Amino acid sequence: MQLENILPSASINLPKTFYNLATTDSASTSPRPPSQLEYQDVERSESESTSAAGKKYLGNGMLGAEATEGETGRKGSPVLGEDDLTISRRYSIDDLGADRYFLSSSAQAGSDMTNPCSLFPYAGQTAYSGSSASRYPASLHYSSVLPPAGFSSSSVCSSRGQFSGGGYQFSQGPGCLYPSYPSTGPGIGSMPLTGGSAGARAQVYLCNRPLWLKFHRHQTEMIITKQGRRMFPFLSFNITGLNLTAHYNVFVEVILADPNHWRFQGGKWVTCGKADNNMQGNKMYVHPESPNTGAHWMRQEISFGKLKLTNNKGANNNNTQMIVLQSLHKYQPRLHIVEVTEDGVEDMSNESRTQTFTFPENQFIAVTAYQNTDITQLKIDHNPFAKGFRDNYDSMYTAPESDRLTPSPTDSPRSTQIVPGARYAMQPFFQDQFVNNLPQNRFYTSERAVPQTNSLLSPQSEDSSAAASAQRWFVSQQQPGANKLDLSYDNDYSTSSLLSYGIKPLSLQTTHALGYYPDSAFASMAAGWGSRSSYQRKVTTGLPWSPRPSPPAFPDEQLAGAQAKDKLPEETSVAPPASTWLETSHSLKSVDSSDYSMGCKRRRMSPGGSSTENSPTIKCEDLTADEYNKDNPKGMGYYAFYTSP
DNA sequence: CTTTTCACAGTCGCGCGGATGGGA
DNA sequence: TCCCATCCGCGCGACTGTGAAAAG
Repeated sequence: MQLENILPSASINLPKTFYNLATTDSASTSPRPPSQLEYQDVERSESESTSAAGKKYLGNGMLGAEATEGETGRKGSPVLGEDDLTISRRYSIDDLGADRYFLSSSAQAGSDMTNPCSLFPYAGQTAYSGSSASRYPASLHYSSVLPPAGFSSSSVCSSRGQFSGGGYQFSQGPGCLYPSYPSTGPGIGSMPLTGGSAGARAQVYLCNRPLWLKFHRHQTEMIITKQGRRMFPFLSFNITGLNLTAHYNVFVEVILADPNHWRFQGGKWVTCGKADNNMQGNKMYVHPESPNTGAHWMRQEISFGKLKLTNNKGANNNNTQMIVLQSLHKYQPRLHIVEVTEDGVEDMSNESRTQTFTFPENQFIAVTAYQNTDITQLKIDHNPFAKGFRDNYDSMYTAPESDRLTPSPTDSPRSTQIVPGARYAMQPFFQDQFVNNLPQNRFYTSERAVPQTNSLLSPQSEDSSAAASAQRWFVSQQQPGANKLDLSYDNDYSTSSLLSYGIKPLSLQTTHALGYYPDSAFASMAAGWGSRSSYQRKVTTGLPWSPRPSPPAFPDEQLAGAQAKDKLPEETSVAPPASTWLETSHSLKSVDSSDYSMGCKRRRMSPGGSSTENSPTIKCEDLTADEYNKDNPKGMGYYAFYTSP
């Protein structure tokens, strides 16, 4: 079971189909620099990245017409068009962030709310036309689960026959793919396997998608260094639909997302010339647990937290943990799942055992130094390793109980949901809630452009809203029965999952967890750090350890739950199985609603003119009260957030 | 001027060893 | 008394973004 036997030994081939599609799409995709904190542009940015991807996002026939429109309007046109008007109009909802896809008109909305990994077990693949790109809503709503990239529905079952014969194409060149959403694949997140898999379909769910989306809105940047830098957010997936006993290699490949060289100018990312396609170096990262059984992969979250990005070309051969990238190029990570023999050797006799999954929100620009200060702030806010750069970190986590129990819109929200003494233990668990309620003075006040008071959209009120949300979310855990969140307590899965991030003072199980990789999908979603660590050295309680629910159960559950909930109002559609992750949804809701406030806040000044200078204030204050209310739990109602627009 | 590199301070998990407590 | 498990503290090292200097 040596990794050398797996990669890069040319034992795995990428589908030729993929490349063909990629090339095609690259020609039709016009790069357009997203701007930060300009919500229309942000929207467009997302829609841009998802427009091409929309082809594979199209898991819902209802979105077909819109998809066509979107693609047409976007291609080659950086100018705001009709699309953008639409986008602008629905911004207040769209920008609600990761949860937006909960709003899907499909039956999945409800179930997805409950899932830590934004699961979308799309059953209906038939709507996956692949010919017309879904437009923004589709992609956002459905991108949590993507189909295997590069596989057309017709090629899925014979993909190997279309593979290039030379094994993995680690480097770019002919294998350089852009854009990254070439798929005209079949059902979202699923792909039929033939042969030994006997029709098994893998579904992959991006676990920390909300966090990815937050970064994606500002155009994610990833630092690359000589010694290698970890990604943040890192890639974390849940996989279902694998053959329990079959063996698989799981690995990530990072490919060029577009043919352009990028630079950060005037607070925006703009293209400048052609990308260097000839960059040599390793582009693959094999999950250290490869190969392993389908049961293993499905048992828990698959995290790539140790994946490192480097610009050191010399690191390609001797460091399999590093992926060599080029600065100022846009990249798209892809997940590959390859069925192999028990000893890790790919069965060359079967050509249909490679599945590829692409999540557009994982796209990023490699940089040697952060360009966009919004990204920097997001990293600081969310990355546990960057805690040292958070202002007033201590005060955030040690606020008096009175504060956390009685949040006031006029008070600093920072302490509203924090249990004293739980600073370290609880942090991964609630991190996202916290970071969205950071004290105002953690910002560079002198650079803030948005007034802190008076405005309906003032950071204060927004923070308070977020705090209120978070608080409610948090308190419910201590007060079962307070609201529907407690449903999770009736569920072993949720309990254990929650407890995996337990609060020491509450004598809950903790995930010390290799620390950096809290062991739970929940945590990774909440904090962006997830992994499969099983370190329980300091666990003192006897609660059963269950890092994940029984994998085979939740897709179906999810599906069933989703279908059932389809008939229910969002507000009351939380069925017990799905409610397992209700906390998560709420946390996400908080996160993403406060996302908006983050966008309105003035962060740090970008050297070349922060993106925030371009409009955030205007955007924020231009919003109507109604629009704001959509984002404000106190206005429209907390759960109304999930109702379809 | 832009991009890259490097040293730095800060956080925190990991691993080690010692202390402690319970049971044989 | 011995053994084992657990707890605790400490130091190391991994990791982060910062900011200045170097390189192109």
